[in-house]
Amino acid sequence: MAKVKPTDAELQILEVLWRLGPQTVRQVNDVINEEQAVTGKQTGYTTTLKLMQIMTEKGIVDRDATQRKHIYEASLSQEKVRGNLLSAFVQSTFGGSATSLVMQALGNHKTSKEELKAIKKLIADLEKK
Amino acid sequence: MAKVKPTDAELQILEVLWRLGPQTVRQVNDVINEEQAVTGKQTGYTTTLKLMQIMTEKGIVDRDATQRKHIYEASLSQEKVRGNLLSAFVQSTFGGSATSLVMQALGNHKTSKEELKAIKKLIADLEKK
DNA sequence: TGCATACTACGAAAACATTCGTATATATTT
DNA sequence: AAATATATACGAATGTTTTCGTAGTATGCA
Repeated sequence: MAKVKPTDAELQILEVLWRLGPQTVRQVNDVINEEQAVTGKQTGYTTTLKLMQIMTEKGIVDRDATQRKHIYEASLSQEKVRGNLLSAFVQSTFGGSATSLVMQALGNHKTSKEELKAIKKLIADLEKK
Repeated sequence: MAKVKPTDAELQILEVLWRLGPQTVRQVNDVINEEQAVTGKQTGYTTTLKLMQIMTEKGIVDRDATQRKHIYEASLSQEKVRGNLLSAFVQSTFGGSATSLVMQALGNHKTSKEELKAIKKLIADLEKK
């Protein structure tokens, strides 16, 4: 399972599965439409179904099909997938320099004192070894 | 010029324009094929031309068409575009948390002492104000 | 039982991105 | 001046992702 790179729509579904655990298509679709209610965008049930079927083929999710309502579950951790996407993004947009990305991320977004503290702690840990 | 989100192929072209300054289609195409030589992939001239024409329509690049060989130039800074792409990425992949992204980026990729130092300096600056 | 409801499967349309062939025009070379 | 090389324009083929309609099947309830 080398390079898993879910598309945007797939990632949206994964987020739901990571947050709420194993779900049916109906549940996932409802959550997504709830989230999108603010923008007015809605996604049809069969659209979500189709995506989740594709994700099953790709091995991105696991499906329990013993019941009529199939239960889907993310097959990879959020950290793993985020890591894969991050690597690809660093490569394409920051020429492979994670440091450039970090610097710009810290510069652009306002980061709270607590968050900066957490980052500093992580850096201290990294420097230790 | 709110949300500029170049596609991968467009970004590749922008990288050339940022690095080498205003260029003709021919020059950009040559550079790209040079870069891709290692992987064996090559991109046809008219493909690059078409992309750059589309980018002109989108306002991503400016074109000087007074000469026969049109001269193209990025219309936005690398920082600006990177910032836009970064925002979208943080949103879609890290639920809007730039701190999560920074922590994972620092954790995943090995970062040199010098780089960590630069990041620490940036954090110190951020904390100052 | 029969009808409305809810589910999966799946082909295909729609939308978007990338690639290329061809027409046409302008320059360059011989 | 004619042949050759090199530009742009642009429609259309190809590829990928997202969306949806329809068919078939199971479930629940009047």
